[in-house]
Amino acid sequence: MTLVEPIRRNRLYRDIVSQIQGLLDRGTLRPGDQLPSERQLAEQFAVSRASVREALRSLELLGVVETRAGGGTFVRHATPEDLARPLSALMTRGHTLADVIEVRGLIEPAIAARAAELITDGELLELRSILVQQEAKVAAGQSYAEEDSRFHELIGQAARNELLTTMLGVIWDVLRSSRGEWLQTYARA
Amino acid sequence: MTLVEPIRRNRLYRDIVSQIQGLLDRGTLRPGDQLPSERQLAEQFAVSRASVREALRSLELLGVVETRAGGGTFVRHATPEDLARPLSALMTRGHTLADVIEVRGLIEPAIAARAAELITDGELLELRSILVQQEAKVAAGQSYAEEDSRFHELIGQAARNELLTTMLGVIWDVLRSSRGEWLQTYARA
DNA sequence: CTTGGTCAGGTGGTCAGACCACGTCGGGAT
DNA sequence: ATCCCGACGTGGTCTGACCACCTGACCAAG
Repeated sequence: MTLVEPIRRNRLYRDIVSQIQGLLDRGTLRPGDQLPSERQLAEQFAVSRASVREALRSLELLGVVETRAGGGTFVRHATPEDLARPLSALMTRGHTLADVIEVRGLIEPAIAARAAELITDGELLELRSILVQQEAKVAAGQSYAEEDSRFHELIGQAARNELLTTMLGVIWDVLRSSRGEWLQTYARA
Repeated sequence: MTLVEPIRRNRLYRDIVSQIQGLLDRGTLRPGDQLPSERQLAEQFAVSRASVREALRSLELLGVVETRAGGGTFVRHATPEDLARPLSALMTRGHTLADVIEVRGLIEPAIAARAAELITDGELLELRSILVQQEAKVAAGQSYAEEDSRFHELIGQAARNELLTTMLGVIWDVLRSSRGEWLQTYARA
């Protein structure tokens, strides 16, 4: 039961971060744009350059912004991979494999269902061609990993939900690497 | 095909971050411990205090460390929420709200189902008591936000899958904040 | 005209030293 | 024993400076 709110002293760099993020959400700043120089920002925000820099470090860590020495600071284009890294950290740290597998059991069928609904004729054709190639490789005793990943990628594309697809990709990564650990741990016994 | 790799110059604060994280992994620094003061760190690393501070900002954002003005900087006990924070920041960018909502539609019922299966009698009792309190507050015209969050928390606990629960929490965060933006953007029209 | 070199201006990266506001803790005063 | 208060250490911020680097304009040689 909290009677009072803990007084959060505004740390300056926090304010700056949210103001800049505001510009981003509002579309005033768009991916690829160059931000004003640190000195200009410092002047506009009426703070020291050190505070601006701490704010920029935060934005950089969040993947919002990219800074090139001697060049400037730029708004990054968001990529699915940005989301994947923290997600994988979330899954590998302190969570049972069973939990991860359960989530997979949730997402995998959902993606398949969405894909089945939304897939186009063109994608369907490509899917068939991948399967044919894969069969050929199997028959020839070759590795078919490439076709496999292309297959999954296409399914994900057909499902039209990048977030879902990214999450499933992360789950596969986690499970694959953990299988590797298992083998490494117990195989030589 | 890239013939050469772009040379990435080491930024000092990066080095400092990884060195401190190394101390953490090696167990030299444990949760609850107080780090040396910024001035001491600056001297030991032979860098300026500004660089140390940028490193500490990064560690703070990663949830590794907590700093209290006038008090000191301390190693935090890791919580699932730490890993979730960067996730929610990323999810708001580059993904349609519809995608996020679709994922929620997937996870929410799954958690409810698992909770219904696994909930204990004790938890069930507590759930009832929360509902009673909530009704009372509703009748009295008071805010019932606290009961609401406690309710969801308990459901998550009953589902016995922390990963699922954490992910749902992230999604709620995203949706809540985006709703706030919507209101802020269109309410005054 | 193209190529290559030079140079100045702007940018981030880092530093040193200073002041402030705020916790902490111990030593009185009560 | 209790309470108050002030010194001390801490993070928070500012200032101004120097460096390394990128960029673009300019110019000379091919």
